[in-house]
Amino acid sequence: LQFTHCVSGNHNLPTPVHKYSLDSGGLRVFHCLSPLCFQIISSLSIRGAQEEDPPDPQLMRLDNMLLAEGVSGPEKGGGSAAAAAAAAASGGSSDNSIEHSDYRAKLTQIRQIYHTELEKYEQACNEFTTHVMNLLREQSRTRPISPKEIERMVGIIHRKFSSIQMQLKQSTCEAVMILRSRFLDARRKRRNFSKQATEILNEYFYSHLSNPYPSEEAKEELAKKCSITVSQEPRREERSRGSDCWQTSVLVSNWFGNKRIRYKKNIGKFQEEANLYAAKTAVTAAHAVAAAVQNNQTNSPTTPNSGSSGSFNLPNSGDMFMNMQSLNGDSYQGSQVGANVQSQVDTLRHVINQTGGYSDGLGGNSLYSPHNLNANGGWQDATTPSSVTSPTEGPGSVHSDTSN
DNA sequence: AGTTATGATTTCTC
DNA sequence: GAGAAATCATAACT
Repeated sequence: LQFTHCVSGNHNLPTPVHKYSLDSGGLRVFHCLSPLCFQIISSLSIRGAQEEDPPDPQLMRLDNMLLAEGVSGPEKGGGSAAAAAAAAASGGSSDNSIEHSDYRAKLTQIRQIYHTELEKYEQACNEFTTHVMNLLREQSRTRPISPKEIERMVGIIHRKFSSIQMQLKQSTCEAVMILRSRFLDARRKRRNFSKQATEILNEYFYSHLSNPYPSEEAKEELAKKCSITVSQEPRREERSRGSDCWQTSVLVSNWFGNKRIRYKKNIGKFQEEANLYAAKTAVTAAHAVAAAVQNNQTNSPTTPNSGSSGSFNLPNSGDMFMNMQSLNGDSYQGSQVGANVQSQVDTLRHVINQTGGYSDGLGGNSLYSPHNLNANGGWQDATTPSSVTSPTEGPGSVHSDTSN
């Protein structure tokens, strides 16, 4: 029995090229009723006998896997675990649902081949058994043949065929594994997020630079906003654990994990990007801040000085700056200005810092320069308001650091 | 073809 | 269990 895989070429899926050929005289016995058959059979028996005992763990493993992958087991669609999982995973994403349907199609193909072959083998086994029985019956005219001998023969034949079946199962398993790795291993098929998605994530990242750790809800929200869909089926271990917590937000987590580490590693490299996104949200922030301040205070809240306003290249930057100063001053702490506004202020401060406008005006707060990375290289816990007000480390301490 | 960017996974630590 | 860091593997770019 040969069962090889053709996996060459780009789009060639593991199409098992199978060739059914029982050599070593096995099949020829069908047409041969001579006593030679006995020789052949006994030669089979030597190998067959030493093969397996009924509860073969290897076979069980194969059977389990085939069942789990939906190759064996219930005949049609719905019962197929893998197909169902693939269908579920494909969710709303249009592009990878194509892949998944392709995957399912290929799986069905493998399944069909498997069943066809299995049937063939079973049939062959039966026919062969019948032949041997007939043969034995014939022989019984010339020599005494005990029922035990017959039983033994049948056993040998069945064992031989089941070992062939095992090979078939093994090959099928391999084919499925290859198929899986081709279609479902996201590492192999990495897809970049859409530009829009990256934008949204970056926006969040840079406007929460003081604490870029989105909550679970925030992650889901972001995932939704980015219309990130599952680009990958949950890996088997995860599924079997029955965890339904494998969600799109994991992708967001990955993104933030990567972003944090890469940002921290080379702040310089991300400077430009940071400015860009900070500036992007600045306008919105300015409006929000202005609105908030206006709501809180009807008279003018400004402390007009700071000659640095001229260096801002943002519209209304002077006003923004003044408002910010007020907001970050002690007098405004504990006011109704909410956390969201605070984060927007963060953004504004960032822009200002990055545009070099912090020369003297900003009360010595370097909240955004080497950013909120503490001495250990970790992000400071900015959930505590104190980190906003306290003038911590000196400005520019790591600004020029692009070395590592 | 070589390089860089980036999403995912693995390993380790707390 | 979450996150950092290292690493892998592929997409995208030069």
